[in-house]
Amino acid sequence: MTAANGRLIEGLITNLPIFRQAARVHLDEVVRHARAETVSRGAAICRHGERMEGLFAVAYGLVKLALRGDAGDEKVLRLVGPGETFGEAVVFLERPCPVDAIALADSMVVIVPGAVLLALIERDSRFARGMIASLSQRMHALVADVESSALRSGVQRVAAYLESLAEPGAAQAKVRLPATKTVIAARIGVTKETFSRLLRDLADQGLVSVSKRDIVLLDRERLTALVQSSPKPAPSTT
Amino acid sequence: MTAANGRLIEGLITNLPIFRQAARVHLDEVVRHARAETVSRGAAICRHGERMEGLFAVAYGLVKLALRGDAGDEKVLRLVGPGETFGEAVVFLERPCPVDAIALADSMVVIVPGAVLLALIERDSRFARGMIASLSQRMHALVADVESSALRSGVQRVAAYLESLAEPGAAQAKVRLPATKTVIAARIGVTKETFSRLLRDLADQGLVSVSKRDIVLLDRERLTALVQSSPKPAPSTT
DNA sequence: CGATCCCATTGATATAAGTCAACACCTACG
DNA sequence: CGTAGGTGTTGACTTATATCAATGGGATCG
Repeated sequence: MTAANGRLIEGLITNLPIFRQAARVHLDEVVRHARAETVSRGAAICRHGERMEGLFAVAYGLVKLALRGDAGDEKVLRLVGPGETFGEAVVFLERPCPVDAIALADSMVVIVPGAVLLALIERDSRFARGMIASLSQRMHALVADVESSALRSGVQRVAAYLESLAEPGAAQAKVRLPATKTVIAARIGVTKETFSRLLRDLADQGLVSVSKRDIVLLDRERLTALVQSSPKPAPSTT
Repeated sequence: MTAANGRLIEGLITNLPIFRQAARVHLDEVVRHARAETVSRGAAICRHGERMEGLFAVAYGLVKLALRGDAGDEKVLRLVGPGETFGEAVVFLERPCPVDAIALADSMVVIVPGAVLLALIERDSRFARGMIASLSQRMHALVADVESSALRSGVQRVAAYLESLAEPGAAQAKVRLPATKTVIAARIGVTKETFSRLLRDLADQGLVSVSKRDIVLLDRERLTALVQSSPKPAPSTT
């Protein structure tokens, strides 16, 4: 491991939400056992069914966590960017990885072996608490996703997703899709074709303006209204 | 609190997976602060948006965790039976409950205040580990659910669900739906009408035999084969 | 014992979203 | 600079599943 690598790992890990509450001494221990790895665009960090080596933190680049069907279709669960982590829920169980982790760009990930985390839980209760909070948040996000795909229509999911990319507050906002439209479509839960059409529909209604991956949310009020209104003609108040 | 209640609470809690690893002394503490509550069929234990009082354990009865859309539709996330718990992911965040928890039968739940759990995490690292493992398992289950509804067809989901109710191994098995078909349908992610039709299809193919809530899995081999085969004509090997 | 409610089934019809296929880009690379 | 591979758009068509509506049990209860 190079010295530069060492500093990079340390900087990344100390700023990770999971380790935020952990004692300094313990963090040094974590850093000592962590190792960095670079993966080039398109390469798999971990494939469905394989054993997970530990917790992964993205230093730079972008990683896609996805499920793949027997046909060619795939469902993207999460896009993991710099400063984010994945694999928490897997290292603590003796089960194989349930998803594919693919680098969407040349990336660097830092790997913290599971054993280190287990030891840390024993020694540092604040870290344990942080890990629990982290897992809980991840669960909430997943539940929100299930809610979205189970009881919202395609347009609504697209609108909600675009909104989620923007900071709340302003009446307008410009956002940039973090990946190709094909990937985003799989994230939202539609095919690339319908995504394209839905995006055009929103543009036709003057709600957004699309140019490549850059999208301007022209009327966020109507956009969020779209999300909350019922997909089907609302059954008058009961 | 009656003495009978006290013993019931103790018996329930000591057998909960989450507390399995915790030290005896700490468990006594938990039991002291827990309280039992009975809810009658149809009543809400906790509604979407409300504050969660703590961790819930079902002593007897059946509880439905569900999301509801603006229209009348709902998605059932989980059916929680005796000896199972819910609310882990909520107590550790300051967020309101994301789901509705409704008793499907006259039930008794034991409530462990969040503060007690937080304290326990500090004192007992084995409990912390148990909680983390529990959350991880819950996540895996959820991911499996997402996988199911995202890239499997209706029949496949039904077949998979029926299989999940049976102990693995035997060539045949008889299972009983834990709730009304309407609820099971919402759990699987189809309407009650399509559930009915799909069930009949399976029966017509000689895969199952249905009589009220009792279902006999006649040919589990073909049933599981159905689940794994691709929903669309498989694109020949590439 | 009839009335009522809830649950399930079935048929007819509607529709959102997927599929198939063609084409237009754009970037990259030899 | 022309060819090629990944990406996105658009159109015509198909289909799984929802929706609407009607009916038939069981239960439960006064």
